Amino acid sequence: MELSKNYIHTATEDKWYKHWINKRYFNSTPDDRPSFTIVIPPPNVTGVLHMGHTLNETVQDILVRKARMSGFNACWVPGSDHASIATEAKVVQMLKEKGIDKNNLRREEFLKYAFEWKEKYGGIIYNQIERLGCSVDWDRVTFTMDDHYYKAVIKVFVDLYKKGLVYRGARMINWDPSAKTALSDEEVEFKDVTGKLYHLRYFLSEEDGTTSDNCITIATQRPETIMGDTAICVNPNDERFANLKGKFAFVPLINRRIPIIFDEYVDPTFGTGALKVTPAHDINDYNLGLKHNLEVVDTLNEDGTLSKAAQIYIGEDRFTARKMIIAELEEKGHLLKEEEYSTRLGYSQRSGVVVEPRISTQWFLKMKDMAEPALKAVVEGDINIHPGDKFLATYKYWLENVKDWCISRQLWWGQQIPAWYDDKGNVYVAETLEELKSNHSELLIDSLTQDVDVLDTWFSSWLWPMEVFNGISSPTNNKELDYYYPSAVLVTGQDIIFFWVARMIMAGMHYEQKKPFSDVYFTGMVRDKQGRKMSKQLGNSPDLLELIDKYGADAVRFGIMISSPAGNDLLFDESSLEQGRNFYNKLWNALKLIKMWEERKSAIEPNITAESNNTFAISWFENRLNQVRSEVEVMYSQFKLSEALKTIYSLIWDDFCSWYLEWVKPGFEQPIEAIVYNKTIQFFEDLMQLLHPFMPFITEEIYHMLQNREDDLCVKQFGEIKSANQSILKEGELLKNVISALRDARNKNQFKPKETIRLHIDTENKSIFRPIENILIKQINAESIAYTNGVMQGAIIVAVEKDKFYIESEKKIDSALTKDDLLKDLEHQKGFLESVLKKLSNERFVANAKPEVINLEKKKQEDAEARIKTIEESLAGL
RNA sequence: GGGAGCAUAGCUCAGUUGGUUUAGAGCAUCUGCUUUACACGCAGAGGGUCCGCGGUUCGAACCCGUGUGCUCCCACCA
Repeated sequence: MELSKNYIHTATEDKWYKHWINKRYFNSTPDDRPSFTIVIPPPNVTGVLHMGHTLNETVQDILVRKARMSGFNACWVPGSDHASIATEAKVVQMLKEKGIDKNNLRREEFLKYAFEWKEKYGGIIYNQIERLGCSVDWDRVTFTMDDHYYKAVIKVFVDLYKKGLVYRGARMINWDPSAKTALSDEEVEFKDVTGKLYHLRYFLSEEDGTTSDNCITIATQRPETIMGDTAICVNPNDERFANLKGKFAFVPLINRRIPIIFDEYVDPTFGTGALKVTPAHDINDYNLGLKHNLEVVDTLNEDGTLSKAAQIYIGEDRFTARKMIIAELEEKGHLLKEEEYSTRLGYSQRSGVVVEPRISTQWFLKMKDMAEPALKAVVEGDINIHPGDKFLATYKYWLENVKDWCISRQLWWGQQIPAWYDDKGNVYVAETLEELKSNHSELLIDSLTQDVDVLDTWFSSWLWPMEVFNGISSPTNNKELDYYYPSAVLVTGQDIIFFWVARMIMAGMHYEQKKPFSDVYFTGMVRDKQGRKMSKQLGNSPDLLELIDKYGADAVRFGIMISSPAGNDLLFDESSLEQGRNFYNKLWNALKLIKMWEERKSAIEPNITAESNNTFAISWFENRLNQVRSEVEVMYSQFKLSEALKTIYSLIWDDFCSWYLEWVKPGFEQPIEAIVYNKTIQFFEDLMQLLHPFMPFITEEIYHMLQNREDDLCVKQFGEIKSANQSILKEGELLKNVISALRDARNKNQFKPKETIRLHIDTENKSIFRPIENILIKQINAESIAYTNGVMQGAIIVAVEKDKFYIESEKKIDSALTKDDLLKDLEHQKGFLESVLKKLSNERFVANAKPEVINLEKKKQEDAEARIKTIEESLAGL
């Protein structure tokens, strides 16, 4: 069969994925083997996979495939997250484009649209996961709004309510005026911005309530909130304001009379030393208000426009109103000064608008008791975080200072809060209305109304590692949960350590008394070449499917892994995908070479001959393979996947292709020995197995191309790793060094590749060189090899370690070149020897250093001296 | 304001509890090559004050201090 010039990924990837699926290799059911479980961090249904996902899924697939090939019952559960705010926003937008206003829809109608949307777009991510080659169990796809999942979330809410951990109350929360919902603290992102600080003059009130000529100046960033002022606060120790005790001032523009209060909270050195207090719109002011029993005047509507309570500019957006109010304040002489001021503003993670602190009645989860076991699990090492040094402190700090979690959202897309209110405002919490009915016969069920809000998305995803196995909804006799939980490793981005990772640990410890996973592997953020975050606005976020079409999934996986040191950010560059493509093409060509040998099958001789030197080549590569296999094993255990890939890459490209194959390659049209052929095939198969977790498609393809096989590489079990013979490896290194040095000499003396040379070796270890003579001949294009003890006139001298090599040919030699090289080397060696001698002559070194270190230095001395002797002898012969 | 991490070749990074040569790899660069697997290739080469300074030690890229420069997280000063 004629093989294509280059590997064509489009011809194989789809074929093998279908094959694996048909064979049900990725489907898992509990059995006698140990389990290896990974639950996918469920991507948002609305989205497409970006490069960050690609990295995460690739890492997970590598770990799962490796486990599947190493005796584990590997189970990777796929799924997606309903992502309440993000999805609802998209559906609202979609409806708007159709001319439908959400406000005119009933809840049920809206949810129908939302589910339609999910059906339409939710499949995109699954297709991408498939194209990337991910070995997920498609029978286990879970969605956080599936029936059982929905019930689990409700059950947990009710349970935590009964335990007194969930409560309802009016608090100051973060409000998203665009999505018109409450947010948790974690959903607010702070950004540094330059704003303005306005100095405003408030007139004081006379005893009789009329306006005085005197005034007090406050500083504020938010003049549009002055209508909500209910006090002015100064520091009691500030002498400037000592005369204001018991006085009142008037809010400009609306002339409401407000008291002047005294509290040490105010910093006299900041701004004007006087603070306007607006309890409805600032968390500090809110706390001051509670302390001083101030009135709360909420001057904003839920959409961020000014409310009736503001009295003026009603209905104007907060930022528009700000401009108008500044103008009016200036006109009326209240604005004294405006100054540049840099501050931090909170933005909604989802909608991007500036978050408004707002007093609102919401549901909260008490976090302190939940946090303790979660903290312990990580601090005591039951769960290991990679890379640990970076995130352990962050994790610890957050849990030690955790605040209650606002879990209610003013949305429709999500699990509706299972709380009902009677007409007196009493709250009843139950999983279903039926349950409520049976427990409260006195209630007029028909008059109850259910809480209209839904739960935070993360209040569902924190159950993920349990509920994908129905662990919450059907906890008793749940064999799947017993078998698969805890999962092996969680692979995710470091940005959701609080949102998700910490909370999953909390939920796991609370409901299973067991950690949800043993290891957490944080991948870095994927950035572009210049180190910028990937974003739609910059247009620097590539389309995954386009990349796969262009380079193939294997190259995408290779490219993203090769440039992804554990835990560091990854600077994504398409050229690394090219490297991946070049690599699989290299594999393809090695296959072509071996296939050529197969086609000359009749020429394959049964026995190996001593002269061929192939015994050495085979033995060397076998040991090299074992050495690398054990190195890679260690790297897997430390999650150094990028290192592992680099190591395998180099083993294949350098050791296998550049050295081994060249060593055993027969001359043009020459036969190949059967044992060499068979061994080579076996090596190639082993290499494909080693590489398979990283590049599953081409490795499976080559595995089947090498010889007809019934089995598939994807489930082939790794054999035992044998220990490597160090002396053979060392001889291999020597051989490589000799070849390189001789090739370098040829290059420097401008030998044409076809020009042959006669090689003479001056060595005390002929037994090392005898078995590799034929390899040398092939690799440096020599016509003969001889041994010598004397100096050879007119030849190029090359010194490698303790041995001297003479290149003899008809060509006129420029001995100055050789001499320069030797002198340079000599200088280096002498410098080195000097440093070694300096150490050895240092009495304190000899007295303090460990014996093996001293021996090592002595060995270095010997080697350097021998080498200097060799070089000097070589120079003398010139 | 508090905390964490990082700084090694042009770029991205390795460098294991301080001694395996006078620091390595990949990519990029340069030189030569139509060598019948592969130019998506082959062979070879150049390239580093291990951020600065000080200290500990017989010995420091590695440990300590300090300075500088990046990055990230957390925090209610208008």
